[in-house]
Amino acid sequence: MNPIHFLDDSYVDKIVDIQTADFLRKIVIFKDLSNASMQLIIKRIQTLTFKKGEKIIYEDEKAKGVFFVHSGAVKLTKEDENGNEIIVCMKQKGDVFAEACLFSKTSELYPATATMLQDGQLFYLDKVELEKGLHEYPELAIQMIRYMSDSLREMTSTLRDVALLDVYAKTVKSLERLGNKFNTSTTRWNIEIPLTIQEFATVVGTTRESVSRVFSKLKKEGIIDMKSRKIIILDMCKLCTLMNSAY
Amino acid sequence: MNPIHFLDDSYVDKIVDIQTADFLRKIVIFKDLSNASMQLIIKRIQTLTFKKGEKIIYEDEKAKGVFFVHSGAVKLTKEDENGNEIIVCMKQKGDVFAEACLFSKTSELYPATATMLQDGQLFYLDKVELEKGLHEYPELAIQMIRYMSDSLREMTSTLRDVALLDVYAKTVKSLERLGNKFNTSTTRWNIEIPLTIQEFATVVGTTRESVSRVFSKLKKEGIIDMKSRKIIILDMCKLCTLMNSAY
DNA sequence: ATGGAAATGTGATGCTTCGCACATTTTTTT
DNA sequence: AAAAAAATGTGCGAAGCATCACATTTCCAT
Repeated sequence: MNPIHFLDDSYVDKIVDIQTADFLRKIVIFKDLSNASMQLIIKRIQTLTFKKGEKIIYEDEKAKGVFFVHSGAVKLTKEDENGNEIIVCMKQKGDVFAEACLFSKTSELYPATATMLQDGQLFYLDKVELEKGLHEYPELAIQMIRYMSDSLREMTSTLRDVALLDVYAKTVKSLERLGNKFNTSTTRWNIEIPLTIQEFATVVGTTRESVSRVFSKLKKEGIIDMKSRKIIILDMCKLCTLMNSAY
Repeated sequence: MNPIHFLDDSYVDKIVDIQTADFLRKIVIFKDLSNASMQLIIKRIQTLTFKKGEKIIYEDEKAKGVFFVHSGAVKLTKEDENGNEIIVCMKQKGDVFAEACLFSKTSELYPATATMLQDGQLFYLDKVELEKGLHEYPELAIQMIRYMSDSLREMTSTLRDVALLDVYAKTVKSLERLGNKFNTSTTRWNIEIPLTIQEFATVVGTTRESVSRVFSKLKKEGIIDMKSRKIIILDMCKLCTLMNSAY
């Protein structure tokens, strides 16, 4: 699975520029970009199609570029020396990842492994090209700073939860967080990406057995349910109550 | 402890501009800034003096500005509902903090509490002023992106360690990390900031008793020592060996 | 539609780590 | 320099969670 394959034309979907522009508008950091600036980025961007389970980049592999999620979902994971895995972050439509390799002097390597959680398309932009873009279009740099601010903020909260809470509380909190982030409608709070309990456990930083036990309880209380590998939050109110009380 | 006091002139040290410029060069993101750009930032920046233990900002307080560490050291902490604390990050000379509030649409609040670990001086810059600066000086925006990249990278590693490792491994790894970050010389690896075992435990995300037990072992083996609230790493090689072997 | 693979549920067991207690040491204050 | 406050070291018991085991269910490819 050589990362070089991105550069191979056979993997690149050729898409008309105008269409791509519309797609790019869905990426958070390009949203407000002027058309002129956009044109130059479009020229350099590649569209890549991935299947569920495919790996996009590997931790500690040399960082070549940055990715934007057009459709589907991606998990970013890190491993320790024993092969235990944790999901550091999950990305969906509009998100950017591998942005931590931009301008980095300390390390040229990707900090995490990226894997598709469901089929989807990504945009790929060479690191150097994006860096040029950031130099030339202040508006773009600002958007990137905004995006990174949010990422940092989110990650500090995750860190607190992982470090301080017990398995039950972490599970409930993760459910709430994912329910808010990955739902489609505003009235329902289902988690619209396929996530096995095994994977969910790596979000929480615990074992699948522990999560399974917590899920069993929550199912009994009618708070959540699972259908075809998707978690359904039946009662968000009750879920939040659990979190705030000392259960 | 009203944060408004930053705006009170009595707290502001008036420093000659030229002198400040020299100081600002020590802040990572200002390092390569042109003199012209620098002048405008200097006009807006305030110098604040703090004593060890003083709090600079509070988690969930309305975010007004960004801070730069000129001297001393700062810890950034978050709490859970039970009052348990974790040190999310530590900042020293040249670092920026509260940068996660820049351009943020999702939240206007500081994500963490900042406390001085030792006496020192900080620069304070109004959020809006810095945002203006980032718009006007692309070079500055680039530096900020670089800085945030590094922060993100560091934080994902921390998250992995906190989630996956046991107390012993986490302690050893934190020692190594802090030894690398907070030493002054290149030959010695002492941690040049006062850190009690109690505080160290909140870096690792565990209890002071657990850290105390690990430290006892490491002291017996002649790997570390403590002198007047500072951790001394006597044998960095041995420390790294511990980490890589399955101990 | 079906067989094989992957994921799940749940009990039993034991290891880690927490939390408490309290004696002791170190630091800070007056 | 003495007193007060804060931090530390360590034993012990309890709680929480990981690990193992294995039956069962669900999913996916053919």
